[in-house]
Amino acid sequence: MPLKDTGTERLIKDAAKRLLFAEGKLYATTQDIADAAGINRSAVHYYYRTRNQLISQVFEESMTALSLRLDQAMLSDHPFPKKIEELIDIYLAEMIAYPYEETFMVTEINNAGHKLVTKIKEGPVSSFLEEVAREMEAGTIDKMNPVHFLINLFSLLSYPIIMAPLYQQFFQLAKDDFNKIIQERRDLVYQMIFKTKDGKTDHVKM
Amino acid sequence: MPLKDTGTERLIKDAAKRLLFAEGKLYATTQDIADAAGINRSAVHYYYRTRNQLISQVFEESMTALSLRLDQAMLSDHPFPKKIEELIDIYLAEMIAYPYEETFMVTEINNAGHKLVTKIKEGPVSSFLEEVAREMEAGTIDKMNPVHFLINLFSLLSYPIIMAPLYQQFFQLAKDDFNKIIQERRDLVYQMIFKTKDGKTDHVKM
DNA sequence: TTTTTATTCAACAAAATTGTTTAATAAAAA
DNA sequence: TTTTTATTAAACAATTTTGTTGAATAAAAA
Repeated sequence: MPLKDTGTERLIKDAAKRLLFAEGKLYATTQDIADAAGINRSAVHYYYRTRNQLISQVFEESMTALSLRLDQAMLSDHPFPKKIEELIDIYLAEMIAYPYEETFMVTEINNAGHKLVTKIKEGPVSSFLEEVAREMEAGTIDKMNPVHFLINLFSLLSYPIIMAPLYQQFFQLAKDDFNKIIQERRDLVYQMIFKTKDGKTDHVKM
Repeated sequence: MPLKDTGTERLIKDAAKRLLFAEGKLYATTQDIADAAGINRSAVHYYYRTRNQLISQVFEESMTALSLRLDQAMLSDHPFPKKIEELIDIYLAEMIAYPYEETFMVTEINNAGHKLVTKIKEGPVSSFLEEVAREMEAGTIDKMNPVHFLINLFSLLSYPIIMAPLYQQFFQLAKDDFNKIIQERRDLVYQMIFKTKDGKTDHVKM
């Protein structure tokens, strides 16, 4: 524990996040992290003692932050379409900034066996699922298990960004062209989500 | 190079695949792989000399195989809905068997900087994109950039499987319940893909 | 200025991982 | 059975990574 937070502690954690979440360097060593933070490797150990503790903190912090952001969006009192719009924007911004955050989480769970149960609140998700169910009753969106609705939403937003290096090759697109595709998805996903079987799509256009 | 393929060579590669793609142990050491294959670590080196060569072969082989399977599905001469059905089944089976294959590919690209350009054939993808475009003209599916259509398809299928450990927690579901959700997606994704804005969904039901 | 706190430096020990080698043994083929 | 081939065992060197320590500086606070 440092006696005072002079910012270096954060610097280290942010550098780790950048390497892991933004650059996808999931094996980053303490040296890598120190370099990325522009500090001495000793400092990493000084502040976090072990690599494991640093990684764990990054893991927990991100999990909590992500959870919180989503909860916030899900609990806002805006009308449903607006709320979805917010959810999309929040999620998209996060994924573009940190495409490998979720990948990291999953691999950490698979490798280190982190527990994250405690970090997830019951409330927001289940109450949002109920709201989704009500919207389905109202006919705004197609009827299905609300869990599928949310999975669809996140899938359509996250996956292409995570797999960008793969699909860029797959579709033989230049980096810029692929980025343009990603940008287009904000509206496209919104449309898809609100496209009902009976053709009513008369909602607030984004 | 072994003088003869007695099966051990494959055994090693398969064990590596299992660890990397099925269990998500993306950092598996030569020892881990040897253990998983039930053989001596020396054998790993005997057959592949270095870890890197083994990993590279696994990478290339999977890339080629995946590419081939998809090409095959995309080039079949079945009618479009049937073709999509095949594509879904192929993709879903692959993802369920090897949820982390794509994750591995991407992290390898980000870390080792593998080139895979040469592995992807021009033909099948672009001709399939054209077919998708024709179907859009015909009104079977919604009009959009065909690239988006394919990205949507793969996103909806892959992402929930890749992120299962995360979303299982997120939705507070038991493993079995979540698996049931995944199974439901085969039909659900099919429906979504063929759900047009004007409400015509009168295709072959799966 | 003195004292405390933050950071670096250098050196090192301990582990873990990789890769090589040589001999031993087991299995298969001739 | 002899010979080749496949596999293991054991020991080792090289490398990388981790983690510790204590002294040296630098910066900030008192």
